[in-house]
Amino acid sequence: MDIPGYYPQLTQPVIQHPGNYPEDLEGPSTSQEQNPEEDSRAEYEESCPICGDKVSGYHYGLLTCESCKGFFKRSVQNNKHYTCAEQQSCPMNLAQRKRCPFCRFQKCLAVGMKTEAVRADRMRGGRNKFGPLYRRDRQMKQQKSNTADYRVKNETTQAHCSPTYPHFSNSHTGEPSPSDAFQLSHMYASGMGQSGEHGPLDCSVNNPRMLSPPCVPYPQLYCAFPGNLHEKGETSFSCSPVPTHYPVHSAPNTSFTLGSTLASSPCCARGSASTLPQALAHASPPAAHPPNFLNQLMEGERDEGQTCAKVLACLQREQANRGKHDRLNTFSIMCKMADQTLFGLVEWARNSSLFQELKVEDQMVLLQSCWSELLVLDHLCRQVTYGKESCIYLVTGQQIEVSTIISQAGATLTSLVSRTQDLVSKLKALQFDRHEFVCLKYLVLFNPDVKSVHNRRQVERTQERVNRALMEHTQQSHPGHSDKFGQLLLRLPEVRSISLQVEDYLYQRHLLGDLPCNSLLAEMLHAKHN
DNA sequence: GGCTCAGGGCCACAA
DNA sequence: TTGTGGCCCTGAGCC
Repeated sequence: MDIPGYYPQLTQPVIQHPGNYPEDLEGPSTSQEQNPEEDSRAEYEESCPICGDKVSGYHYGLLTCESCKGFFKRSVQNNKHYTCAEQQSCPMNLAQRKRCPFCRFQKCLAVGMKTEAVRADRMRGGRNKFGPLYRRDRQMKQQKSNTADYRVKNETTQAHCSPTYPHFSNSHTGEPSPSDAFQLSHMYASGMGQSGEHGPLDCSVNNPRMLSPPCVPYPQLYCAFPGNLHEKGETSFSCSPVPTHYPVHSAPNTSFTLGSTLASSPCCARGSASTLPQALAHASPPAAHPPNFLNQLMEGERDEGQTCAKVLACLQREQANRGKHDRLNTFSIMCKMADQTLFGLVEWARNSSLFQELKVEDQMVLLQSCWSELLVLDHLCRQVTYGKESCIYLVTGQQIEVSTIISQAGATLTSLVSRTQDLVSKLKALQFDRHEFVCLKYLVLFNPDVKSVHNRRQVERTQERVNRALMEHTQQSHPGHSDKFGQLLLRLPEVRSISLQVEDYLYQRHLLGDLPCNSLLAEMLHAKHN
């Protein structure tokens, strides 16, 4: 079946591989399953993603402590409605978890606890419907463990092709792994990406071949995938050039490490004219008199036209280097798109003066903590701004019918697409604008709950300032909608939840070897899973 | 049929 | 009085 167009960078491509891929992620466990005793011991040594207390087992969808289990159960069963006396960003740890039930419950939802796992009938005992999910989670941990072992064994002999896997920090605890110090110092000592030279761990594709100008005319693509989406690797990437309105830029730096990306000097050109940014400028109703701080936040906004052009150029270059008989498959194209989008988001953060005030170590842990949420927000904003009803608007400027995707997607992708589209509908109903989008991005980025952040106070202050700016903006731009501010904040747990599902899915595909190893995306996934 | 383990209930304790 | 959290019970699913 021919599918005209790409799939969005967040909801991964609709590729079914019957018999080859566990598209149904809740399928039976494999023989690789760990010894249950060892497994339990290992996972119970983890800390609770909500408060950092000792984990007691899987509760309502993920490993949590007994206390958060009880808290979540009572909250759902008693239909509690909490309020936060502060800025809805209270720190959550063992000592302070009792202080703000609102933020605690929000965090429970944000990390993925499922309200639907609390039984309405209150029946005791038995297994819940998430059993397969827990099994999958264990399987992933086991596979991850195997992958790590394999890497260690092969590090000395395969340095030339080892992917960039800096072992940054645990996604939940935020604690640096033992190898962090080495990895960080190594990455930052390696010229920080400025010269294009990379350390041994930097599996960059920033080589002369890749930096050459595309050998074909630069198109605004209307790409088609004539391959059968159900066949792994057979879906091809072909492009039909059509007149472009986008300016042609020099090849983007595609050095795929967060360290080098963060540390290299700002290079993001701003404000060039194109049709897309102009549309963007008109897409959001300007606030009557937006506060200066909000203007400051808006200054760092990326040029959508450039982002689009970079992604297209990257895809074009990649394909040009491959030749006719070695075309990118759909999933690879999606990964490239997501990777380039992510690269742009890192650049956006790095160019932010507020972000630059933080130490590079803090910048890294913050980005590692929220990269997938930023991707989701980026996707949502694009849908709200450009997306038509029942269509998904891609970063390349194309649209694809949701029904086309769902008709071929597995359970996970269908869930991701429908959850994302639901959220888009809610945001459209709220008349979500560009200023609010930028504020949400900053709120997600400046997360003081990320544990290994050194300058927590500064992160908190920035988050509070952004929070105020968002509140003032919503009051000014929508004076008749007094609850808009709260409604927007209430969307963040869902963004978080979707982003975790995206990460899970990507990691599954990564373990299967589908994800290009020399990508920022793979690096981020590994940083979280290590 | 026994075992596992995740959800529910109980209750001492704290605020 | 209400919320917390540790401990134990229950019972569906699995082997």
